Amino acid sequence: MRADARRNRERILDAALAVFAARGPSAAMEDVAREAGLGVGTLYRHFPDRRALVEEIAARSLQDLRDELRDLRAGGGPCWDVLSRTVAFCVGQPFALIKSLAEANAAPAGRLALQDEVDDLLMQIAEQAQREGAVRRDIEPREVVDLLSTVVCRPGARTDDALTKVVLDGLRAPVPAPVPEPS
Amino acid sequence: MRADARRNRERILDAALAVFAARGPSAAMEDVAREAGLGVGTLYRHFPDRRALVEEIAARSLQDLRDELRDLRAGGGPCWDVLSRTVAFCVGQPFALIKSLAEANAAPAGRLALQDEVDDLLMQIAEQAQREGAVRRDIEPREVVDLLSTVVCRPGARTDDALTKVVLDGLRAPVPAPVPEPS
DNA sequence: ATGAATCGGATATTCCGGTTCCGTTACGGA
DNA sequence: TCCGTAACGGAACCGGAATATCCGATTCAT
Repeated sequence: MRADARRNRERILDAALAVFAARGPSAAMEDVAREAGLGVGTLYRHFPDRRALVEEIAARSLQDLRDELRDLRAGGGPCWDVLSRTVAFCVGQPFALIKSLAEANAAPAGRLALQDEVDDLLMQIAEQAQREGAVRRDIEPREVVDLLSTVVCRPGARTDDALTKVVLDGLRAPVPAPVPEPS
Repeated sequence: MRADARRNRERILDAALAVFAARGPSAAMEDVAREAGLGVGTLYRHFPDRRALVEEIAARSLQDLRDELRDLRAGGGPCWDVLSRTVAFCVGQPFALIKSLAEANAAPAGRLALQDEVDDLLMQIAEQAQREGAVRRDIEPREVVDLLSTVVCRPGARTDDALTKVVLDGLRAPVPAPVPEPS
């Protein structure tokens, strides 16, 4: 494979990640090409069709995520920190993409396995945080995961934005502060 | 106007609300017609084009919302209750629709005015809740509104689901509970 | 320098939903 | 009951948007 071809393949992948993350997995191929500074022809040389491109990106992202979650769990530390670092890592990842892919039609078996693996890891992290009292126990672990995924998949989510902060605080508070009387 | 025609007009509006809320404002007209148990022809008899239909729904929903918010504010009561009742009312309203409409192209002046009015009311409710100490003050009123609108616009949002609960608790907690040590 | 690999982007093609049209149905006043 | 007319249904038509192709132009590597 020629050097420029390899370079362009990477560029396409980067551009597609950005564009799909920003505009959803059905963004126009031409937009991806423009973002990469290439022609559509080049794009189709490297990936036979849109599905192939999306699939490659999804697989990469899931692998990154799986590896990161494994490390976080293996690293130990206070389970609350594991949870908030998980959130920090996930925010900004193109999950909305992966999620909408999951809903869409047939994914190859390899990716499904990855998705299950990631889901398991998240559930384990949530369960442990609850077991150790860092997260309130009046909601299901499944709900904790779903809720965090909602927070994290928002377009434009940031680690330090209001919703992220408020949700993390709400999760951590086993007994909410009493409602003060109007002053 | 014949009786069956009036009835069908209502059916279309109901169906469109349901379908647009579920699948976004670009759902197929044919789906709307099917949901209403009518043919597309009938649909076009009542509304000249999709825009007219969407516009009618948006205007109705916004009016309902504006009226409800006015009542809530006028009713007085502890401001926390006003806030949580606001959320309760808003959950399940087809806001995702209105919001995506707002982003989309040209709305008639009348609707824009309504949107501003609703936004003002929400801001007032948020500000008062903060002023009276029911909601933490370390985030901007604007952020409170945005955050609640995120919660409330989710597809499938419910008053008693995990995210709603957690966010309300997180908003109410001026000082989050300390992180417990692992047990 | 040469030719094989790669690129670019105009264009044919496909897809999908909006809108129209007109034959059929059924309401409601006489 | 009967008729005129408003209203309905949905097949067919239309247009735009996005996909994928194709081939002349360009660039790399020997």
